[in-house]
Amino acid sequence: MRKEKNNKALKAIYRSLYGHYGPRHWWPGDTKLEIIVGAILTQNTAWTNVEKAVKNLKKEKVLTVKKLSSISEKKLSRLIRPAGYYNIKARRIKNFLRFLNNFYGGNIRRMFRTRTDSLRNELLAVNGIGPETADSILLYAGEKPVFVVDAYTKRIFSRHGYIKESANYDEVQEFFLKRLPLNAGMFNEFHALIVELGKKLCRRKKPLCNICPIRRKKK
DNA sequence: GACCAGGCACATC
DNA sequence: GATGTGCATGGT
Repeated sequence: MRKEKNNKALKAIYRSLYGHYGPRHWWPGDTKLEIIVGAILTQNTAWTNVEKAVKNLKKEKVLTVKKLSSISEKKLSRLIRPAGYYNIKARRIKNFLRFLNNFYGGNIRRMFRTRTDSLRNELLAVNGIGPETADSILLYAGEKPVFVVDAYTKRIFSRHGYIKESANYDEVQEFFLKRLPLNAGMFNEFHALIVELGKKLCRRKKPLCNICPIRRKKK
């Protein structure tokens, strides 16, 4: 009963957000590689900063698997500097490229021919790719029906009482997967709409914003 | 100046 | 297994 109620509520939330904001046309990026690189660059970082970094990569004409693989990590980190955490992100992009070259001959389309659950595990084994980055890659670059969970998803849906505040990534993802049809196009929009809502109305980590209905913790 | 951003790995207890 | 910390630029 409870689940059925949540099921309807989730779909209503999706329809409402879609009706209000319209299609988000995600992921912003011209190629699959750009989407993957963007997914790493945006880790805990504002997208406007990622755009600056991607612009640098395009300007240097290095946004190809071959070029990115051949330039030095130091040069890469210099180009992506505006995205923050540039040393660690350069290493993470290089880690992904080594994985792609070693296992799939540097061919992204070939990589996405692997079964989604297997590929997800392979991506998670790459140092620097965690669950959100892996799922973003699968959904937005691979067009696989994978639900992406992010900080906004947890914040919004826990404050509205749908999930526990302490829920981990897999638990939140399961909440949505159990209640929504497996549809890559809808997952794409839903995540993008949640981010849109979060950026506009649920930006503060603390204290709770005025519109969040959730009860504060009792002291 | 404080806070936040489309996380993740690693150390420590 | 939970909790804390480093990574860093740029916008509000």
